[in-house]
Amino acid sequence: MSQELAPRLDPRAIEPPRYRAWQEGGYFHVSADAVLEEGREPYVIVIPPPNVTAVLHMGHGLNNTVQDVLIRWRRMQGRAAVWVPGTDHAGIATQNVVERQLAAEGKHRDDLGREKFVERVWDFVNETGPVILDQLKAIGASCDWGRTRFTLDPELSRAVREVFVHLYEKGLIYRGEYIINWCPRCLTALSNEEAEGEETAGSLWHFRYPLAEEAYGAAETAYEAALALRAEQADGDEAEAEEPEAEEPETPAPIGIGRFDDGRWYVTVSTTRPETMLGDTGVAVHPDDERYQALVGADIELPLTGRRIPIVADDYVDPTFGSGMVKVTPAHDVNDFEIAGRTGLDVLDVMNPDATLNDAVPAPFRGVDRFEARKAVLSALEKEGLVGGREDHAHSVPHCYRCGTVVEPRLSDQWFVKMKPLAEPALEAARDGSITFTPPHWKRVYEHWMENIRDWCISRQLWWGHRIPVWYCACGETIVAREDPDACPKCGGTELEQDPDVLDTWFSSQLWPFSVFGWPEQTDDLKAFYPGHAMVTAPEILFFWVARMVMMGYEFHGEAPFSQIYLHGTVRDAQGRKMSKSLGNGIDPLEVVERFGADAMRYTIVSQCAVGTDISLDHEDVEAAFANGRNFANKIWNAGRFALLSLGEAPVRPLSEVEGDLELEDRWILTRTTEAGRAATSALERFRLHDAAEGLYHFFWGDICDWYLELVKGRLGPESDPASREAARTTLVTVLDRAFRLLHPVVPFVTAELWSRLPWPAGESRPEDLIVAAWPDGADGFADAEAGRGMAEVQSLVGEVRRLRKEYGIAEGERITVHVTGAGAALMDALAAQAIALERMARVGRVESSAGTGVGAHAVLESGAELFVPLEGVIDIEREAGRLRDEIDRVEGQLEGTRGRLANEKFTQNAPADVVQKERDKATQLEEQGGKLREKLASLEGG
RNA sequence: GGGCGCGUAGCUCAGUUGGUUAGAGCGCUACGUUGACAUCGUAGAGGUCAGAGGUUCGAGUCCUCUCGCGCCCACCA
Repeated sequence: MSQELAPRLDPRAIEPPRYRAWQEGGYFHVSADAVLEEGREPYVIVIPPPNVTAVLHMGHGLNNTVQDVLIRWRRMQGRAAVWVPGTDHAGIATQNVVERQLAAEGKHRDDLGREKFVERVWDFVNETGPVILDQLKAIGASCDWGRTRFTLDPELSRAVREVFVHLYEKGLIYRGEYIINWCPRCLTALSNEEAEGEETAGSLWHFRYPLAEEAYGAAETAYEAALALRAEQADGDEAEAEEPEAEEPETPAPIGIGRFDDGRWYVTVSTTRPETMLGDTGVAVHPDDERYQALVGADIELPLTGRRIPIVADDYVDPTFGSGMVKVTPAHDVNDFEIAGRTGLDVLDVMNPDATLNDAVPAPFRGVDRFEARKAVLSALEKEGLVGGREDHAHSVPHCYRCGTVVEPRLSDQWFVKMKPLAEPALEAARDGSITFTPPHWKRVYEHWMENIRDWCISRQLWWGHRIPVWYCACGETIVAREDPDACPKCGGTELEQDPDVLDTWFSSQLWPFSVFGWPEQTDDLKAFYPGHAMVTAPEILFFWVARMVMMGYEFHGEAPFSQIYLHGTVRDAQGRKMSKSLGNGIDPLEVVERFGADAMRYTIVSQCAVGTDISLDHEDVEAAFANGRNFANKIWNAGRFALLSLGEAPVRPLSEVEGDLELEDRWILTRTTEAGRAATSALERFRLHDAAEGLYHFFWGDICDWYLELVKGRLGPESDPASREAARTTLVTVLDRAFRLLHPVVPFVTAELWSRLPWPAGESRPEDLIVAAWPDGADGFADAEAGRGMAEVQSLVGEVRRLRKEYGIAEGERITVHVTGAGAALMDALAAQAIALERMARVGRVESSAGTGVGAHAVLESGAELFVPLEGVIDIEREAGRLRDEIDRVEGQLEGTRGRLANEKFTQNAPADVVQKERDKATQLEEQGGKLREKLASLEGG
């Protein structure tokens, strides 16, 4: 080749131009015609759209590398492979970012007003939105960029409207007052999924609520009942205690009724949120609880409020927890709200949207922050002697998934999606295998969620997002419409007010697999590319996104939006912590690309990407973390460079013309190439990217570089036999062509660069670019099992000679003579043909086919061939004898195990025939090997 | 409280339906620069597969328990 290739791969020199060439060549784009007109089979992946505000991190690096490997592989298979890119408007996250910007300017969104604020967000998004997609280009992502979508694009917004109205008309979207998760910082409702429980060490306080005076009689009755129950239980416990294995008696059921020193009666209730007592409208007991039946219907004088609240009976109450009496705060607890619904208790909202207490509470607590109120209520109750105790209590406290603030359950008027009917087909899809999960255990997680699905609160009190398509007329009419209405259909009034809320961000992203193709229009793209195939994402958004996409797929298309769900792991640091901005333990993929190249990053990631496991990368030593990938890319580069230089400019002949001249190593490496193609294909089909990458790594480095290139070096020069030379050149070109194709999905740049310079067999058509070269799946490749056995002999001989050389410290430069006997003719021929290679690889100067005499090192190969290396004066006979004895011990140890198995009838009868046969062959081989070793030892000791 | 997963070499992890002598990368040791590559080559050290019991002719692999770690779900106040 006339063009100089640097001895080191410089990714910065080859990657950007290569990527540009692909883009300009239009290789990432596939039109609907390819499917609809040309009949090509589609393969579709839609990207999990990153937030517009996001900056590329290693998680994106992993996610998108995986998708790109799959897309490139399928593209090479000839599929109409489309990877649709885009971004998500990310309602809360984006609004928060812009609000922070405003705050830095000393402003609040109210200062701007809705319209101006949204404009401002658009400005921000237009500026930063494309950044992350551009960053994806640096890692080699072969997205169909012309199809880039944003969840707030007009077309996608139309899809949102269509879905909302459809579901509303079907009765699956409704509005109502329910307890929702309220974030007092973001000032919006959240879905259940957006409120993340966090285990917290809190307190459980016990309060004494005074009973109303007219209930004292009932209290006495109840108290007696409770005492009687306790006595009964004590008897029971004693009876049990007589049994030898009886465990410690349980603590007796507590009595939640008591008297103050002044004789007034009270009941005990417990809470982790004392401030909510101001909103209590009742106390509940279990209807079958013998202790408290007499009290049902009695009144309590709720402290601090002057209100009287009743004691009610409800099944929800667990009699074994605490006192068995529960304070009921219907406006601030889901369960309490339900109790109120069943028992008719009042619902008293005591908290404002910003989580300060409102006018419904007594003066001293009004307008107070909820956590301040907690302290105030506690101290007030303590002052009145109403706090019966406190204990440590670990429990899960929900936090806002965007800002981390403790979420407040609060009664609120919101829009919901009724999920049960939507979940049914999506659940069935997992059960009947219409959708598959990799790794498979996620199927159960998905099913569990679907089986226990709850309605989805979709309205958000934000300004950034899809406005809810609902209008209210002064006449009381509610209009839900696909198009903005001009007038009220009922009264004709034009004073319509649109619902101020926007939709949960996930409401639009759940439509992504079809909204990106223009739905609800019946576009050609939709016909060609929907449904898609693989969904590649992280398990964190299985419920947020994946599950909902499946539901929408069934609701609007009657089938799943993709058939395979591949959930990859999380990127972690060396300590196993998830990489995150706040921990500062992240690695910037762009820095990795800049320093080591996209290929290095991709290989490092993919080779670690075993199914079901996380990926760990040391952020404190980025160089070490990516060394493997960098070294491999460089190895490919240098092997290619050497081959190109050795091949020269002369035309290469097609394989069919040189087949008769192929040598052992040619036939072997061609066979290995076929096998490598098969293995890689099988691995990729099962999402075993790690297996594919590692298999190809060892094929390229181990087989091609360490063996084939070394063996073939001597044949490529001008002084070698022309027929052998041409066979070698053709083989080398063929093998590298296939190897570059196989490696291309994982390391696209270095392979494409080298491939483009590869000479091509005369008369054979050449694909225009590696990116669209046919995938060599190995189905019809070269196969010669005999060559494999022959090469194994050569390799074991070289290995043995190398070991002996090291063992006896023979200088690197010193050539030795090797005597080989008892080997097959094929090996001897190969050895004769490989004199130059043997010289280079093991410093073998000469191979003699005689036993050899005198002092030297002895060895027996697995194949039974005997090796003798004359080393007069170099080796110590005692030491050599010791080495042989060790060797004999090793062989006999193995032989013993093998014989033991063969002597066992149960083994020979039960084990598969091939396993038994292998064992027999092994025994024969070991016996032969051992015999020869003993002979050698005897002759050594005798001589 | 329920469910799931993990524990294999100094480190990070592979190990498909149980079947010869358990692998890789990085790290480590020794030697090696006559032209593909020192981001390299050759050789080597290093593992009672967390522990105990069980099933089996045979267990890293299947079952039970224990210990240690992690994740998800959940309305015990």
